Amino acid sequence: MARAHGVLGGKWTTLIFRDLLPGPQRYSGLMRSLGGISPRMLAERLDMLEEAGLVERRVYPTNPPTTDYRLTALGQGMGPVIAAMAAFGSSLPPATGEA
Amino acid sequence: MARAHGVLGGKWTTLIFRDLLPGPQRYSGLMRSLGGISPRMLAERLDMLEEAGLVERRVYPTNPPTTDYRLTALGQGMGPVIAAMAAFGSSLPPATGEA
DNA sequence: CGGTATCCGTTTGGATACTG
DNA sequence: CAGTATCCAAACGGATACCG
Repeated sequence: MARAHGVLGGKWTTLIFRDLLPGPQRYSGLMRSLGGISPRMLAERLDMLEEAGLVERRVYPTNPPTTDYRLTALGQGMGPVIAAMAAFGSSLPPATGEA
Repeated sequence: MARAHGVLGGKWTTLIFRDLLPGPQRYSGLMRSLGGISPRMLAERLDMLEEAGLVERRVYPTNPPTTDYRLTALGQGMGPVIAAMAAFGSSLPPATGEA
């Protein structure tokens, strides 16, 4: 088995979805909004999600070049999952509140 | 850091919820329905979920003693999350189908 | 800006054997 | 039946430095 879990595994994956759901984000934007992720982990997770067909990476030939990431149609399907997780998270007492 | 993620982390946790959602299950029943989990992991995850107040363990003084596990009211709140994940899972192509 | 490369600690998880 | 104990491998993840 290449990876132990599927696309929902890992500490950061759902947070990346949450941040991409409203619309495209740049790499540096994600770094900021995710708060504390290392560049290595962010690149690795984005790679994984792109290979899974859930996220699309676009490079613009501006100067300097810019990049952004957005959810594919398939990736948008995570919306209800994130919403349900957020609702569940708020239903928990503070001590266990981190889903 | 005691544990990196919260109650949704780990490969098996959501599967345990899925199997407990319909009603109480015995330890051996979970072993069977989870297919491939090791006894160590199952015990560890159940412990974690019990400490988080999402699962309740009941021991019956029969002979031999039996045990079962059920979701608490709090744990039932995972229902919509599991449902959303199942829906998302079915929307994925087979190759990426494991959520 | 958008990443890679390297190093290393921590956590997760599988296999197996064993026990009350 | 319902777990524990032990060992080990792999994945996850943080820090930091560096590059086109």
